[in-house]
Amino acid sequence: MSKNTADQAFVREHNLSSVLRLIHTQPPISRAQLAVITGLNKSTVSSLVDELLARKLVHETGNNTGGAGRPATLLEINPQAGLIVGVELGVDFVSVAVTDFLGNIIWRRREDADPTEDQEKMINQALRIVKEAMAAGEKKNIRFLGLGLATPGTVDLKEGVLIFAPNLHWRNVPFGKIFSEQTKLRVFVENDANAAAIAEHLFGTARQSQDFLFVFAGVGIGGGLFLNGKLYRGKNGYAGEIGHSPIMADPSQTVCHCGNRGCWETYANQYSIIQRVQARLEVKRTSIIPKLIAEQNSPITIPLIKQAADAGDREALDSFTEAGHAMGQGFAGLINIFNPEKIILGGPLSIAGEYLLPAIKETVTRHSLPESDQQAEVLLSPFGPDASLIGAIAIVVDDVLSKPMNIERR
Amino acid sequence: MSKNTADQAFVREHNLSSVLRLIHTQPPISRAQLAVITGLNKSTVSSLVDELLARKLVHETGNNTGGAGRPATLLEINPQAGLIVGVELGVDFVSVAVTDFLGNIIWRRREDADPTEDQEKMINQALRIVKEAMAAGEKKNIRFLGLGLATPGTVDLKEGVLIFAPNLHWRNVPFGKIFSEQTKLRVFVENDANAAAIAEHLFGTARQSQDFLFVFAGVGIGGGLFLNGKLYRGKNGYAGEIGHSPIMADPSQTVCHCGNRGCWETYANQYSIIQRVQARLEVKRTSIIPKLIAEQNSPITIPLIKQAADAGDREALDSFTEAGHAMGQGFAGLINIFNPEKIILGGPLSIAGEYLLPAIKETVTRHSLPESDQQAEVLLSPFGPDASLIGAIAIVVDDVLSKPMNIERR
DNA sequence: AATTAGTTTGTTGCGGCAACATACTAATTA
DNA sequence: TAATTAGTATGTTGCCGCAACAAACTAATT
Repeated sequence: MSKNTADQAFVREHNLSSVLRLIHTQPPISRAQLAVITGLNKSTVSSLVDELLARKLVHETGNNTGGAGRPATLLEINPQAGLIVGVELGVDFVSVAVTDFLGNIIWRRREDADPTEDQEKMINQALRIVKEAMAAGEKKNIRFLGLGLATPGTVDLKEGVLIFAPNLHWRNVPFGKIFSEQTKLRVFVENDANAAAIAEHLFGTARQSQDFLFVFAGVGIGGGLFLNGKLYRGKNGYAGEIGHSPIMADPSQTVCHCGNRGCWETYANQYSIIQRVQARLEVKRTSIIPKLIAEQNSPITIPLIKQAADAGDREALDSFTEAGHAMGQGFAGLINIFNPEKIILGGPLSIAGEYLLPAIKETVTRHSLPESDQQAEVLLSPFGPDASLIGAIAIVVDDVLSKPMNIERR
Repeated sequence: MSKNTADQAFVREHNLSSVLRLIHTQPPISRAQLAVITGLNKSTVSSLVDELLARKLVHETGNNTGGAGRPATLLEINPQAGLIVGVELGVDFVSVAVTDFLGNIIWRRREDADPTEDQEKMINQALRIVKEAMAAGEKKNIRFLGLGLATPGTVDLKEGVLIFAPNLHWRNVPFGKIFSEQTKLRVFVENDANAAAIAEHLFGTARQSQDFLFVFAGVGIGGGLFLNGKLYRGKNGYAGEIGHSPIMADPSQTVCHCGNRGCWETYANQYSIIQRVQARLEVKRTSIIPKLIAEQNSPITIPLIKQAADAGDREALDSFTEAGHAMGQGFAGLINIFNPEKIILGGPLSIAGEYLLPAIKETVTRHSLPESDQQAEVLLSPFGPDASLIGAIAIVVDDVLSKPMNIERR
């Protein structure tokens, strides 16, 4: 049975996690404040804090003097609690980072990968970088808390298996087994958009939010759904395919790679913006974009269009605004369905966030239901294109915060 | 603080609830089987069962002989555990039912209500029927476990206040206070679509499902989102407005009452079907619908169109099929977003479910993403137009199953 | 400067309680 | 009678709550 019952160990674990999360969210904080906030007895809090101290997950950091009475001993997360390795597998790159327990990056590297090469080669490339990363980390002489891996596709969390990634054409890859054998670390595998959502919850703009959506915009549009204080994955991990709402059934529209017509993402993904620009360039010749293309000997890309927009190019700016409106329509639908606190835009397209966001917000306001308390904040991810890499770190941190008992005393 | 910590009382409550829910879901069942399924110790299960017996929530029911060894004493829910009053407030009717703890209806009545009358009058009408219902129930000489009320609009669950119901033009109605003062019962207030979803989870077609959607189709299209094993309500209770996905922004389309154009519900609600029929009648004259209208001296309604469909009327059948395809497009989008186990169609429109469902399923298959394990079952609610009334009962039952300690021993 | 009162923090020891382990009794089949 | 399975009784473990207490400070007064 899937552990649906509770016992004393559960109580201890749960309260330990509550206290640790509070120290993580509101540092520095005293035992007395923890007792007030949690409703636990002072003595219980002391005992729990001792447990966390013994595991070196938190440490005492000076006294809070000022008011009357005995000064409080303040607690905060111990960044030296351990190191974490994060791996992001993209369609055409591998990114690896090492951070401390607070998510501060200590080492990182990103390498291009050839998606036409076979699977084993790309995995070996990732393993090689990870080993370098660990060698760099080991100099610090701190234990490793685990390795997180973010990948496109659906994932079996428990087994650490990538079930299916359409973009990579991969099926049933046992990342958990492979990486734990090679690194001897605890390995956590998660979908990239979900990982990014957890990053926002732990380190980003959704630290207090129970209900928010992370929209991952790039080649397609995917989503991480954070609902009722946890990730929602659906029956078998496919939840969050928000880009394929097929309602726009107008048959004159572009055919989506999913085989249907009128999918939201065909109006608001990377390629749609490039198309908009191309269409405009055929008519108008005042744009600086052709010059940039020639100078950089590059095809039209989002970074290039952004560069043009930065320089005030009208065609670039208008293309982003158009795409922003299309994106906003999808956002408005999501707001009506989910009534979230926030929607956070991330992924490759978010590098143009400053140009997309005003149009998105305008359309959202126009299209979502009018009740004022129903409005959701629309935000840009602070992690930009690194959201999933930070997410890979975050899933390890989150596991430690959830189950501090798993970390050994020493 | 919102009780984020656990103690021994929590453990007891939680395990008691687990055991009770198992007896509810898989009756009849023995203590030994409960111990195996829950993983709890046999002696613990015995103690928990004693607690439930003392509260008369379950009872022993014969022995399971057959195999070797001592025969098991089987347990099941005690229908006589108590009576429940359910109230559904519709836009133009009030429905009240009394059931036993298993949801078997003992008494029921439905009265039309005049939505143009003022609020107080409608509430008094409801209270009058509730008092009759309770008088009928009291003859049984069993305690009442509580009263559930399902209403359109958003609800503050804790306070039992209807925050806002656009269809009724009501704001801030303290149903909880009013009904508990008048009946001396514990009162639970819930949104109608959410209540219906809980009914499906407890009594209907979603008994085993952790992730499913209830689609309430009538004047509009609303949804109850059951995710991660519980209802999802969003930031402030507005979640589930699935009918207003504004993606179909084609400006030639009908303006939705929400002020936008192209909302899903304008293509698939009651009125859209009536419109389809009207448009067809202007062209074709072979339909029997005009005859039915004349005979019954009634405007075109869904029941009337269904009557025509039952008689094989082509225009009626084709109208339902068309609407079913529109509905299916929305379903497909929901399946992509939520990856649910099931989508259940209920509400007034579901009386025509047999004609809508084939078209819905066809469109769903065509429009949702192809992975086979991503498919969701599309089902008709077994409660038809009574889904929310049963839901009002279900929210009380669910509370008892969640917190059996609240029910007194005797 | 010394003293006293008052306040807040954190610890200690004890009691209550829930689940668990173990050893038992009960009721049946072979 | 032996084997098997169901359920009960007893004692143990471990967690939290409670209340008293020690510690460390500020503030006011002498």
